[in-house]
Amino acid sequence: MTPVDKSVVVKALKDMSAYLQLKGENSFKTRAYDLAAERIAGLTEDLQALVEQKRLTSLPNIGESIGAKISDLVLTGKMSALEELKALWPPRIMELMQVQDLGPKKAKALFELLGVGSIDDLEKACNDHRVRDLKGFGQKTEDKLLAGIALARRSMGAGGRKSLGGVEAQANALLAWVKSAPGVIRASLGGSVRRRRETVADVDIIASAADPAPVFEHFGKFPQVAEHMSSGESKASVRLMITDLQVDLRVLPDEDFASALHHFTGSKAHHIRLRGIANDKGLTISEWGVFRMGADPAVQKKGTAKHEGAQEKLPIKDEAELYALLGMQYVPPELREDWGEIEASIAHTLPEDLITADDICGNVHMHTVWSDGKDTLEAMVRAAKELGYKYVTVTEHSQTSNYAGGLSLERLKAQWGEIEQVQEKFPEVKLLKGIESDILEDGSLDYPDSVLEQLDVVIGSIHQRYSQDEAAMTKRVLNAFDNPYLHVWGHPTGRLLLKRDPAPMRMEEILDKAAKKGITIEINGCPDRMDLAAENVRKALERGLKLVVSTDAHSVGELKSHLPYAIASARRGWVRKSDVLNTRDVKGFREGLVRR
DNA sequence: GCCGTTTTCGGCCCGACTGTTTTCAGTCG
Repeated sequence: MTPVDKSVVVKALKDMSAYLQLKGENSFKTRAYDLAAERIAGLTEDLQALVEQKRLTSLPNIGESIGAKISDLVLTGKMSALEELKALWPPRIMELMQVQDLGPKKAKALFELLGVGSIDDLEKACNDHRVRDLKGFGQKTEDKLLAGIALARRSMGAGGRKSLGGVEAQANALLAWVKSAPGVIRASLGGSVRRRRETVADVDIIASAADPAPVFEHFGKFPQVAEHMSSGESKASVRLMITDLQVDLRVLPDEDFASALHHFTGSKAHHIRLRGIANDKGLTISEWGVFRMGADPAVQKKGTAKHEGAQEKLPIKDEAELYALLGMQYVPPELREDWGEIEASIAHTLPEDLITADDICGNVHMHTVWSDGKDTLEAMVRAAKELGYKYVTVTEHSQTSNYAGGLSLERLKAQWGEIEQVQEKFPEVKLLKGIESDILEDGSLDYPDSVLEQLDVVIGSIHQRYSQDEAAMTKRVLNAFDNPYLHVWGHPTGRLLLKRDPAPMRMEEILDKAAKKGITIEINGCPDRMDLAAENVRKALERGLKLVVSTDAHSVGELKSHLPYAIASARRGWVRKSDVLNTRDVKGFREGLVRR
């Protein structure tokens, strides 16, 4: 039997949670499934082995009941409990939960009272005005649902998420706009953009000002606002034109800025853990700050932090103070996912020297007009010099990628001549002769060994035949690692965010071999790739693998603009400066590439 | 459903906003 992929288990547990919510189960029970899903998603061990050795329940948040359901799925290919739940509802019922402002309670009511079982049904019911007369619904709800349906249809297929690279320019423009509003003291992006997740659902901006009203007014006048979605005393939401991006703005007094920024940076999972820890210490955390609970136990559980006078508010200057109050080490935003950072922070073992863009000394992986780049080699090197790089690796496409201007053997050798000429013009920047060689269908590289051995840097990447199955793809990569001249595994999974899934492959097995052979792993900063993803970066680090943080620049502009995305994936994968070869000088970099 | 040197039962993070209500339920993050 083919092993059940981890992602299938995660999906099944999330579905369990969703169907139980629909059924009206209590929220703590449904949350247990969500927690279990997150636990499996973050698993670095082999799931199949855990099941076979009956060690599932040794994992936090996985007990007898959920453990049995996971085993059921892994061993039989289906989760009976989930199938039984699904059978109670129309097959497309879950579509309804994609609609904004429509959750499990309303979905259940719509089905039971009107027989609505899909978005199409819902649209018809709204247009027939059958929804507005239901108890708890009204005309406004009906209108909102119709708008939500239109939005859901536009964003389906990608789960409604957008790539970080696709929203960041607009997000930063709006942040600058907010900073220019009257009376704004501080302002920052929050949410998954600040955590540098590769895809985001919306953008959060947090600002401080003595009087929020003029800030909200200015916010609403941003030229690209298509729709005002909501506004209150401390929050307003708009939807932007073109991207349909939703942006939430919170404006608070400056004394509450740090706790609000922390709150709206998330993640939800990180915060839930943190608040549990706070409660154990007699503290409570909200966006309004950290509070010491009143001595009277009757007071402790009543009221909100904002309004309960019996609680003492503890001043928080910045996020580091918040963690310090809990006896914890500061957790950088990129790490706040409950992927182990809570435990490490309590033990004060979080890496202190997470990589930053300033640590990068050499640009790895770039293309020029010799293949499919937009700029000449000279222009690229001049730009690299201006960015302060000490070396660049010149890595065009190889001959099989003829669609991308891949270099024939003759053109490759001709290019060496130009590299020497440009090197003379820019003695400050060491040019390393390289190639981004296709890893062909059988795992061989795209030039004879006699050519590869003359190159300083050989990156091997997959560019075609993504349709191979897991076994073939895994073998292809493993075979490539046997080539003694391969240094770097480039954009390892070949994914394109929201467009193409990662190629199917047995990542653990591949990384094991990479470690044995001394292969370096690329973290590719092309914002459509961000490949390798953080969870696999951590697996690489666990095996002691070295990394390069690369731009895959196809133009002068991308030498600079792509680096932050590679850094984002690296930091989210807990990568330290010392793990990355291109933080070293050119000598150290080349020594690091040497194969074992 | 999970969890446990204050508990094997009784907790489980917290608040804003909206629309439908006349004190609150649902949704969202």
